[in-house]
Amino acid sequence: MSDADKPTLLVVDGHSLAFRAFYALPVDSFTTRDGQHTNAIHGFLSMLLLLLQNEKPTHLAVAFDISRHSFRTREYPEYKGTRGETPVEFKGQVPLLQDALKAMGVRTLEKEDFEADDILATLAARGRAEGYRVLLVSGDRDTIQLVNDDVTLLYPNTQGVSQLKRYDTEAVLERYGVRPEQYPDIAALVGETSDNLIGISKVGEKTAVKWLGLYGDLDGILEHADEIKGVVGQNLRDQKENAIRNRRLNRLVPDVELEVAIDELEAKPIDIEAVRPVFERLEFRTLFERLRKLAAGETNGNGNGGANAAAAAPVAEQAAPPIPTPRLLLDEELEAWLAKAVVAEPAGLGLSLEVVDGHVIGAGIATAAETVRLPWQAGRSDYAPFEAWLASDAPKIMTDAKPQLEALERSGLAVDGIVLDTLVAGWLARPILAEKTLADLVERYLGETVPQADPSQLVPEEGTDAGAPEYAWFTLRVAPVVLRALPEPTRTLLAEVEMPLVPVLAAMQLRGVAVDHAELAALSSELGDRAAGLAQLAFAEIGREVNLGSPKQLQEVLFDQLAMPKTRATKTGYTTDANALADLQESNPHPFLGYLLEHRDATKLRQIVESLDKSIAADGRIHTTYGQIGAATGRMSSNDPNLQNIPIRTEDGRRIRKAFRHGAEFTELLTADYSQIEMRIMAHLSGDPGLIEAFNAGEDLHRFVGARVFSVDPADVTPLMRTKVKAMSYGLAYGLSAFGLSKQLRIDRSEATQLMKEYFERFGAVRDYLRGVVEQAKIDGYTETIFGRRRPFPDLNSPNRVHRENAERAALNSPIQGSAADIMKIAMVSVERAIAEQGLASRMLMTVHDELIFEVAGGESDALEALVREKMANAAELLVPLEVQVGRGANWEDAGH
DNA sequence: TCAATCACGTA
DNA sequence: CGTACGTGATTGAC
Repeated sequence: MSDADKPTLLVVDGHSLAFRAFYALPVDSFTTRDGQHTNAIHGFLSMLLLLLQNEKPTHLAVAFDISRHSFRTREYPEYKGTRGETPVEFKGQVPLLQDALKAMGVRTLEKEDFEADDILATLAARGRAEGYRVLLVSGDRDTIQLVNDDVTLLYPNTQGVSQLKRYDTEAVLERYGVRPEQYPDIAALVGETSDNLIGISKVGEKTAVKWLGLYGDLDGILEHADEIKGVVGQNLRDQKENAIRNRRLNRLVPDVELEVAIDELEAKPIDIEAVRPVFERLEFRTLFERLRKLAAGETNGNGNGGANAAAAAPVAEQAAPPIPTPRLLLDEELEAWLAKAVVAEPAGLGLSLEVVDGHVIGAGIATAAETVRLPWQAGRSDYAPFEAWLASDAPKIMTDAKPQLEALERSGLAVDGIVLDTLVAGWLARPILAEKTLADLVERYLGETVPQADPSQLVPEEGTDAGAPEYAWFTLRVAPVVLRALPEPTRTLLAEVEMPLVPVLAAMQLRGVAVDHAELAALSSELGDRAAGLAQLAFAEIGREVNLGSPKQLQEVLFDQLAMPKTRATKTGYTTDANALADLQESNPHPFLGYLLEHRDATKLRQIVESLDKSIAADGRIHTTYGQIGAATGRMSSNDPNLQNIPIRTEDGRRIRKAFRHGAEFTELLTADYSQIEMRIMAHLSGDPGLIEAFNAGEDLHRFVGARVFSVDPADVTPLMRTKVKAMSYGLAYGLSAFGLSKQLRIDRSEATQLMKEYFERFGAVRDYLRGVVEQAKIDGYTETIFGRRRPFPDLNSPNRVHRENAERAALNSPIQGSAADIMKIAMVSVERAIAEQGLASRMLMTVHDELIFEVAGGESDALEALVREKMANAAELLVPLEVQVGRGANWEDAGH
């Protein structure tokens, strides 16, 4: 029987190959939209498909280790002891890989107390005896010993798992200079770092091979140990136990009891429909396609038959199309091109603006096949067709549209029809780890690279880096791929909320908010004086000057000099935060603590004032930048400067808000905020009858809840009872523990526990809901808001308790905070629209999570208030009403309430 | 110069 | 041992 006639048995060491793949492939590029890492699975399956294609095995199995423990670790506990903790990102992929293999009809094998390589050894021995040609795939060098005339080892090179080096007897001889069965002797002498097996000092491969040539095998070498001269000889005699132990451990077991016979491992035709759901869940589109073609090829070939039937060329990833060279078009040519292009791309053209100093100087427009570049200047007629297209509702696809929309507005260009912002879509698909640039998106979704100017090159070579046309082109191409990654409910959210919000936020940024410089300056210097005075008082108490802003120096003062009890530990010492200082003040009263606390307040406030003052633009207004993407829950953020953390709790803080004014052409500011929106959402999501009644009763929420919890009449709820219940209610949505509650309220643990117990007894549905959110998220891998916004939680099943519990609290909070964000975004879009429709001159300026701030034009106060109340209250239909509180005044403080 | 850490403001 | 952000000062490594 010639080799070619023999059936082929392929046996893969699953763990070692998957582990190689794990480190070979970037995890960022292989994560599902749920946050599940898949790089090891992808790499493994990709390699397996290549093997099936090229080797056409008739019999097939994948062997796994059950755990890190085997008879070897029992015998020698240090075995493989140098290997670090297996990363959880890898561990989680193994069961999924096994599922995928099962779906493909591939048999997986594992055996308690043995390693996968022992299974390989056993199958190799049996296969050989039964007349098979055996192919082993393993990343463990110990398997070299299994190679013989019938057994070939495929060993991954350092590049990864796609390239496998083929070791038959000759290749082993060539590479190691010994026959395969001698290899374990070499390994025993040299040692194997990755297995934590120490060999003989100063003995490397060269020496070991030489000795083997002289004495045949390890036993022979040891017998003649006395004849070996020099330091290595002495080392051998001193450390021969190492070599003997290593040899015992690296001998693979060729007769593991397995539950299968080899003929049961026969490769079955792949049932592609069984594989589909598994691969879809893993988001392996290309792999699925490869597998489908492979399966089809096998069927055509009718089993193992026709030599060429299954010899299909390896299916390469589709090559990236070349980037079109932009054309410069004007006037009629541009008009004609645009007319053709809008027909060619009914979903929209790619658009990217060239912006310098906040103004448009040019644009790039793309279809799938062509790109156009055009410079732009205000007041020139050449660009009329472009301006007409821009202002029309013809669909346009952009990446990071907001700043470009701002620039268009500044440049006096009207724009409409922005149907998709790929960056926003990418964020919805993956709200954590979101891609931050077009290049990131292209890399992830197309597997291509956007050409970048070499940053080390001062004058970039003309045409090497991507300009507006290229950005437009990549944007257009990446768009459908990103969209496909969006689950259905998020597509609606994108189309109806996030995309309409983009121009609204751009307009708000452009408008800015008027801030009184003189007032801020005065406040800053006053706070500066106060801080300086407090610092002197503090220094007097301790008899020296320290930097009160340095936690490190404060620790010396507090814990060394003043010998105060240690506070909560931080990474670098002990905390000196306000809470801890207040605790210290109670247990070890000292004037220094009071001065320090006051000093902190003053400097913190001054810092905020200073940064606001610096941010006032030439128009006397502060123009923040809203972050539409980036907050995992769906909230917006504000930066440069952050207008969402302006103080309000203290009197001094409120003075900052007084500096926020209406502009000269306006008469006042109007603020509108949702009252207790998160609690209302909790009532809605939990359907708790008590909580729903509380809101429908229209009574003070905390009084109502307090009456229930403490079993008294609402009229008899004391302020203390109300405070406790209020803290409890708010804490609920954050996963507050009895410990945290007791700390916050400064009450006993037992009292806090009791309070929580009473609370949940009265509002049981709330507890059930919160519990259910986490349970469901553990199953789904993500949470969902009322409007279908998803947030993945890969850590929910983490074996690390801290990570897991953090994830649990975040998961608990996410639907609540996220739904509130959804509602606010919906309200903003509809308020902005209504203001335009009613032709009001008043404008929306700011958003602070549950609050909107408007600048009111003369005579529009009542109309605006009515409009805002109506649109905000009707932004969502919940089981409880959405209540809106409105205030007006000359400044933000007076308009608040 | 840069990143990590701490602290702290808001919802 | 309460979620979500952004900012600034200090510190220590580079």
